[in-house]
Amino acid sequence: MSLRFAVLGLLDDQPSSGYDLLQRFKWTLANVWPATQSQVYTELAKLAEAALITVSDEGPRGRKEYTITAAGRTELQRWLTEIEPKTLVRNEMLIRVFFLGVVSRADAEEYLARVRARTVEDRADLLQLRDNVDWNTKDDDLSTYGRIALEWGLRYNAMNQEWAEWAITQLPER
Amino acid sequence: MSLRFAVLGLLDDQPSSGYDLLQRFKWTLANVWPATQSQVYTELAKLAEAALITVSDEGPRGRKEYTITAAGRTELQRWLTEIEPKTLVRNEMLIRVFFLGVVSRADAEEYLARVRARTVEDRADLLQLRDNVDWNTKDDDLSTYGRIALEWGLRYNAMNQEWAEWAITQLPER
DNA sequence: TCGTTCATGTAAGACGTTACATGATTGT
DNA sequence: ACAATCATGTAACGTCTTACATGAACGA
Repeated sequence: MSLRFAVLGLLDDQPSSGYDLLQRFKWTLANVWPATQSQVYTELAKLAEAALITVSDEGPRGRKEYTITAAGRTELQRWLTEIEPKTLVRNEMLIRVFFLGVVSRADAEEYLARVRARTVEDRADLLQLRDNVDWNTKDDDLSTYGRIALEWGLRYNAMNQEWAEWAITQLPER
Repeated sequence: MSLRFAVLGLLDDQPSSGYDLLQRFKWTLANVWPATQSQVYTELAKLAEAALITVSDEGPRGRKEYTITAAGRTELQRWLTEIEPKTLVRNEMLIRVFFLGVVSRADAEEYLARVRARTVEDRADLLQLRDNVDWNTKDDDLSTYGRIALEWGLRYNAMNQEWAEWAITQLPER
């Protein structure tokens, strides 16, 4: 359901084709709500069907540019203010932690070390994103709130790194 | 796919019926990998079919107790050491942040305040979990690693709370 | 002319949610 | 007797992933 609003939100910022949206996803929402090419095109068709967006332009190679409608913007606002976000966390990294007792201590430690290494890499990616995007010249809402979301990512990674380091110290002797 | 291993991991710790597993899920994995009743029973059937678990006992009301097999334990270890966990984060709370520009400043602030309030509640739940479970008398692996995972949850909530408070200070005047 | 990028769409299958459906056993 | 708990299973539907399929336009 969130993908629907992610698409709607990006279109509210600026009319785009499916192809455009996929590029924009990469730089903005990929770390928060990944979506495949297949999904985006299917969602666009459904949104158009529901009249929350319309084809506003057609270009070469069958390109279709979509624009959000008034009904679409209303829906987007309703989603933001009235629909309580589910807090559910599905964490593939953390679920493995529960069962580290079934492997050797060495393997458990290696696992946590890899987790730590990953957070360092992810953090580097986010920092690069922060430095590559020219936030100053863009003072639109998406940039403002994108920066706030990016800060969440940086803090999340820092937290994970610290936790992984601490967790290694907590491993039982066995 | 992870649910499969969550079930396997719990059965490795101790033979259980589907009903038992659902109770145990509530106290352990619910915050990391939620599962419904429907899903658990379906997964048990599939795991038994694949001979990774077997029915080790039958009780009243059609109760079936499952036990992990040697093949099952091997699979579990393989998953832990060889399968790289996907780092993908799907975050319903954070995706909304990107689009807070489409609602009023007051609504945006209210949204972030609610996020903050939620983290406080969630943290309280985790603290209660920590205090209700008697970790000292249980020195098995699941308890050890469960404690480490719980610490992640506490840090995660603390981080979210601090971030939400900071985010409110970053809202544009408009 | 040839490789890359642009551009859209469909299909099969896995996973997850919600709802439906049923009934035995236990404790008060 | 009656409510709560124990206990299992299926079906429909929605979402997500992976793969397949196709081709136009652009730039070197």
